[in-house]
Amino acid sequence: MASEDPIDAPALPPTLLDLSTYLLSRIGKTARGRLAERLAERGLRLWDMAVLAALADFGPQAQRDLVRRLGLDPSDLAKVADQLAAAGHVERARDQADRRRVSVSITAAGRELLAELDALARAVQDEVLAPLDAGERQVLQSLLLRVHQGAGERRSGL
Amino acid sequence: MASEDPIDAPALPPTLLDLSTYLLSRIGKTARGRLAERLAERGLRLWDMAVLAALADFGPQAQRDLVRRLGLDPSDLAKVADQLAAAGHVERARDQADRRRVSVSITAAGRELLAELDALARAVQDEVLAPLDAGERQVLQSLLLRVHQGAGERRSGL
DNA sequence: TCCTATAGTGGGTCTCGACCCACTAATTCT
DNA sequence: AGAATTAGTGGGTCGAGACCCACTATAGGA
Repeated sequence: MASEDPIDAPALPPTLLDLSTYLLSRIGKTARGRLAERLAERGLRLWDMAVLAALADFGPQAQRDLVRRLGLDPSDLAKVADQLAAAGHVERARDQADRRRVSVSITAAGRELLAELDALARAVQDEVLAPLDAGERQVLQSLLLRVHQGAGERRSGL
Repeated sequence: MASEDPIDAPALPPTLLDLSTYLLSRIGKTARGRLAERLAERGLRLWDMAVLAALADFGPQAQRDLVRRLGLDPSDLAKVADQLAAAGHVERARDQADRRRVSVSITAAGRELLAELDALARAVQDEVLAPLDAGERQVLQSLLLRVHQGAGERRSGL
């Protein structure tokens, strides 16, 4: 055969494109993937960023609280905290009031890192949302935020 | 300790909530998860639905074309097609023009199934987008569609 | 003091999706 | 005819993420 070039019609079925569910899932995956990719270049995962953000936003906390807040497995958090501590991005100290607890706090280096990661995430965002102008992005952001808050979150999240 | 009840502040870090990237990824995962969950109850996966939709929307095609259109691995498509054929939702026939090809077409039963799955997906959508009214959902859908189309899709998708 | 519950940790397992390789059958080019 | 190419298939691997269990240390109540 010779002339079957015009294949580049990766057009997806309208039946699917018409479902916000589908678009959300697909775009979400892209966003997640690209962000994870960038983080991986630095040897980090999404959870590392989430933990840093939680510490920066809410101050030092016991791992217990991070677990509840972020919805990840205690055992997994221990590992994340380990890595972050080893790299000097967080510090762990026994809580003097209740010595079972380990209070985790972000370090200056951790804050710096977080700032970089945030910038990185925004770069990814610019890529993904390229087709939208500033105003539209704003609208999207607020719609997503409402969806997120309203939704009865189920189980663990990213 | 006694009064630490008001834990239910699973409030996520604003630093993250402020990133559309993050919300997209998180909500997308929820949407995907719930849809997959429902499909699983019927022994189906997302790809099954995608294949059915492609066949319904674009008519009978060689597996080769489905592979290109949907961006999944040829080997994986073979398995999906197998299952769908076994269940009577699609039919496979050697293409008489080029007998290497297997032309896949959707059956009446397949169309019925697809209609059900579509309804199911919309039900999930209602759950996920609960906080938004009809107009807002419309806006969201069109923004997502533009993001999807504009985005230089990378690699395989869901 | 003994008993139960909680915080953290280490070391796994299980499932899924993406991917890859080897192989057959059919086709096309030379 | 012979060589090179393409469609489809079967049988895998690999990595990521969520999850689970057993165990230690500490705390609080009876």
